[in-house]
Amino acid sequence: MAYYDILLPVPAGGVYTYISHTPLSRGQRVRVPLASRILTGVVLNEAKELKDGVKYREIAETFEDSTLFTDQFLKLIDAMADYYVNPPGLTLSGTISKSVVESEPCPVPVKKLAAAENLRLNPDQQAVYESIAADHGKFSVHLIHGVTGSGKTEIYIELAKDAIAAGQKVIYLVPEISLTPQMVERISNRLGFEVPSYHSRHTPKKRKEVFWSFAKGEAPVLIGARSALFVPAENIGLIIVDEEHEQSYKQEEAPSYQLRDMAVLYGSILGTTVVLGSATPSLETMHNARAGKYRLHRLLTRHAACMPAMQTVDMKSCDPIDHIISERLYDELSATVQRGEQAILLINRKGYSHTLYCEKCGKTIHCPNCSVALTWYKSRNVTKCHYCASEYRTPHCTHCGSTLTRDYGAGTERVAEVLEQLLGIPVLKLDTDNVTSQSKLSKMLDDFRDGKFKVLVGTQLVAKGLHFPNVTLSAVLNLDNMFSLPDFRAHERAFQLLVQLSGRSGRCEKEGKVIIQTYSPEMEIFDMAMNRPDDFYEFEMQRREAFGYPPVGKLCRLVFSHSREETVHETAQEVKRALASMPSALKVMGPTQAPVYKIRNKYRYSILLKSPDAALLKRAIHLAVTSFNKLGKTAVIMKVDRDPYFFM
DNA sequence: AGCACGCCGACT
DNA sequence: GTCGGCGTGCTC
Repeated sequence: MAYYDILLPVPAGGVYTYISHTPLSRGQRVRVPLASRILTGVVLNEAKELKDGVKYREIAETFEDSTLFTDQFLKLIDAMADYYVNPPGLTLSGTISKSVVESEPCPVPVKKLAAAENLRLNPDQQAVYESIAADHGKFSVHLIHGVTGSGKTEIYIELAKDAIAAGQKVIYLVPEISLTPQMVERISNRLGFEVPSYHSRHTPKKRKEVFWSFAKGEAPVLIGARSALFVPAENIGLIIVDEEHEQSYKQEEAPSYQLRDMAVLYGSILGTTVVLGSATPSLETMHNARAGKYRLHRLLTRHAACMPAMQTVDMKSCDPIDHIISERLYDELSATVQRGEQAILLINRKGYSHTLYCEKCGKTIHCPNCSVALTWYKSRNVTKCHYCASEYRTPHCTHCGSTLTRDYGAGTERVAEVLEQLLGIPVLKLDTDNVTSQSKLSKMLDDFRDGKFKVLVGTQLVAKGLHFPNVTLSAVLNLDNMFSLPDFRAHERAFQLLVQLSGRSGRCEKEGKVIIQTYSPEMEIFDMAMNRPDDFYEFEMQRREAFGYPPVGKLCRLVFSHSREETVHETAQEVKRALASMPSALKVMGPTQAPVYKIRNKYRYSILLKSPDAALLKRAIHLAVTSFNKLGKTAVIMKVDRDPYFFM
């Protein structure tokens, strides 16, 4: 008989000790009783010490299969919990889904494809490939900074082939797997077998099959979004993070984490190669590359076509059609369509309009549960809250009940409507609200590729990695509103968006054009995106240094929420008071009402911690967490968001 | 997270 | 008089 520490997916704490009559090994799955339920957990180790006054219970059941979780995987969970100052139980439950952990092994055989396509790397690609391959078998992080179309994927594939040949497994991370069925197909063809992909839009059965095929089966490669990093497997030899700058790698829901950073952390635990790739690397990653922590490789040539011509249109000095589309853009659009080519238009707003207001009382129409304006979807005649997802039939005023409403500003629906009238052709709309399923999205993208639509209007989704050979015009209708968000990364995001968008047009033989409509064409960011992208890093770093923002300083955001406003405010104040004992180098800002100060009827206050170094920040977070726990206000939630990306 | 325990308002 | 609201606290 022995005692074992078991990690359970419970948000508070997570490590409990149980009695076992048979010897257990680290990483094994077990079923144990906790209070009145039975949970599946992971064996960590034999208990080092026993506590007085605890009546230990017995393990209920062990699983037939051998160890699932590797030692390194458990070390990753531990290191994540430590870095983000979250309980390990929360970290575990936030990384592996319960249904998958509890499932019986069901790996499926790898489907071989017709002879793998072979492709020769060009000399630039070859040099980068060889340089990275030379580090194989030890921990090293590489950044491939390559313009769109420079062929980063081919390098990933060659590196993956080497790892497979050495009997190792490869994790290939992409930001939006749902957008990339074409990419999965392409990679599969190159590797000569069907590469399984792992993402939330799969059915539960499919998810389990993919999980087990990589964890215990013969699949040597797994492509997936965030969750793919957390499929435990023996002998992982390479981790690829494509489009490393993408903000969707940041998980917002507790336990929040930055997946790119976790990939690097995992690489250091595994002692393996991590490859990050982007045409527009994040400031954090560039900073690490400049500091010598990551090795920087540059790919500057675009093999198929030269970069498109980019230009701004000053919206102040023209009279845009319906306040949406400048003559200039309209002319380019119709010329593009007449040539039988295609265009992608980006508008930063979902739904029909920007804001709905009441004609009777003049107030903006808000969500009853959240402090945000409702978005009107004209096509379905509903208003919707983007925070709590509630929908209301027939727009009506939330203050006086009147159904007399007016709207202003344009969203994807309105832009599509205006364009359909102007051009007399159907326009394809793409945003996260009308893309409800994987198959629907695939069909929409296929329709566009086949030329059934000449014009695609969408939110930021459209700037991300889509590849359409016939697109020669892309345009941003308005992104000025990005700069008014409370977000120190606004410039970085705008720059990345513009450069990525320019990569969408004219990817093949045809010449491409990019048009940016703006009320502030004088802003330096436009000139940099258009003419001197290499200057952006220095430019932005100056601003970050001046304000002590990342990657120079380190941030942590504490978000408090509760149904009573005074309770949240008081709790946040108490935590702030506790932080007063920290050295003055640690800046404590707030508590202030969060920009969206109410979500689902919970009031929100936030404190921002800013520190010149990571160690001091961590001490401060620990102090905040312990003093918050001491308050014992379990109804108030404090979310710890280290290295925050969203400030709403 | 669940789930039980515990102390205050509108019902058979 | 009880049912049930959800605030609070614990689970090896």
